[in-house]
Amino acid sequence: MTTREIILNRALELFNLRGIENVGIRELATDLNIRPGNITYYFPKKEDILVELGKQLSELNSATIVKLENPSMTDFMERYRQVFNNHYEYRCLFLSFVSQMQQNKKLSENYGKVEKSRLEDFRKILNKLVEAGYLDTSVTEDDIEQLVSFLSLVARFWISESTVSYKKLSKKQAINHYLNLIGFVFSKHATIIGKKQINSFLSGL
Amino acid sequence: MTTREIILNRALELFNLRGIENVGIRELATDLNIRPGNITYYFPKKEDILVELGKQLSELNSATIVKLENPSMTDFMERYRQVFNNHYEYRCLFLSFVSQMQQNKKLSENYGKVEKSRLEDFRKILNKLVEAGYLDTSVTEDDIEQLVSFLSLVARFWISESTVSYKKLSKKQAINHYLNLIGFVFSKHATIIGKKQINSFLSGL
DNA sequence: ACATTTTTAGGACAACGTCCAAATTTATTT
DNA sequence: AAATAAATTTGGACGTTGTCCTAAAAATGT
Repeated sequence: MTTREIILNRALELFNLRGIENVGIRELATDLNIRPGNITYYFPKKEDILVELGKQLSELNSATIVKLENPSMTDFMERYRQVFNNHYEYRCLFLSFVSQMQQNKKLSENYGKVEKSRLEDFRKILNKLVEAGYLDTSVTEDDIEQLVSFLSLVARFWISESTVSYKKLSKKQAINHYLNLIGFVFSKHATIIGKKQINSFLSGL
Repeated sequence: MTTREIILNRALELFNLRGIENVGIRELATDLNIRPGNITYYFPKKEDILVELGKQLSELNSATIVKLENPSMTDFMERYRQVFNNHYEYRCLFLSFVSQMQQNKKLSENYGKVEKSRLEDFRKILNKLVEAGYLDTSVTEDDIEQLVSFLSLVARFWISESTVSYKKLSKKQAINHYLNLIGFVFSKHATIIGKKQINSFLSGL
């Protein structure tokens, strides 16, 4: 492992553990038994570490969100379960979501691009779920926009809320909580078979 | 206006404008043409300013959320519109929600108490909406829990998301967006008359 | 008028992100 | 193998931050 990778790995660990703002370059350096200026050599600004971690998360999600030909309702839920797991591994980014997006221009740019295409993907998936008879045909384009809005809100902030309000919950419990919420909202727009898949997915958590 | 009040008012303005973390005690002092130590006299720690602002928001919300005997679906939506307006006036708190809750013990305590009773209120309101025939009788206690979960997620993070993703939207537009989302979710659990009220409320925005 | 309390001022401290020049190690070329 | 070049590491510096502390000033009460 290169020095650069060592720094990135340990930074992610410490950031997840104690928050990005609460872990200084000096502390990270001490922890790694190197000098602060050495970190600065690989990452001139602290921001640059987070840009890299953001890319890692993005790639991780790209790897899990493989495009399916004929997605089922189960596939859809399972996909979100995996995305949530990925998010958790990089939870420090979400816990400082707003401040990072405001301060870190590059991270913000990267996230903006990825998220845009990601939402587009989910829009398509939802349309396919309608075509395939998992979501009601009464679901309009406008409804799909609302569902996508809902999904993006949950995806962005579930970690923040669970950290603040559901501290006692384990990772799995927290993820299940928000999967249940998604299932709850979606089942109201699902067909009978769609509802069945949601319920069996949720009860299998 | 006392020095203390002057500090609080201007602090809220600057915090809303540029973010809590980006406005230092020295800058606030310079802006007010007083000395930093003077602010420290009234608020020994920066945190203490935010504790006070948190109380102000809490009182503002308590004033707008008057308990209704027979709430209609319209009342419910109107209530949220007002809460969102209040939130916007204190948006700095929500934009630094997680970090404040983690660092600011007192603010966290206060928020915890208020939010707990607030959620309890909304639980009761939803039950009343069922009784009064605005929400389906098929709505179970479990459904109400999910709806409350949904509401609290939106309430906590709508400002964060709109700041990051919907920068161009005006205050009113942003609020309308999330009211629409709430209406969208709730209309699926509403009776015919409930749906009517939601739709007429949303179209009147 | 004096004495006491409240308020203001201004300088100090450690920690932070960042920067830079020198020293050291590693790689490349002769 | 020696000399040169490049990459890496070091250690100290700068300005800014929140916080703290002591003394001066103003306001208040007796």
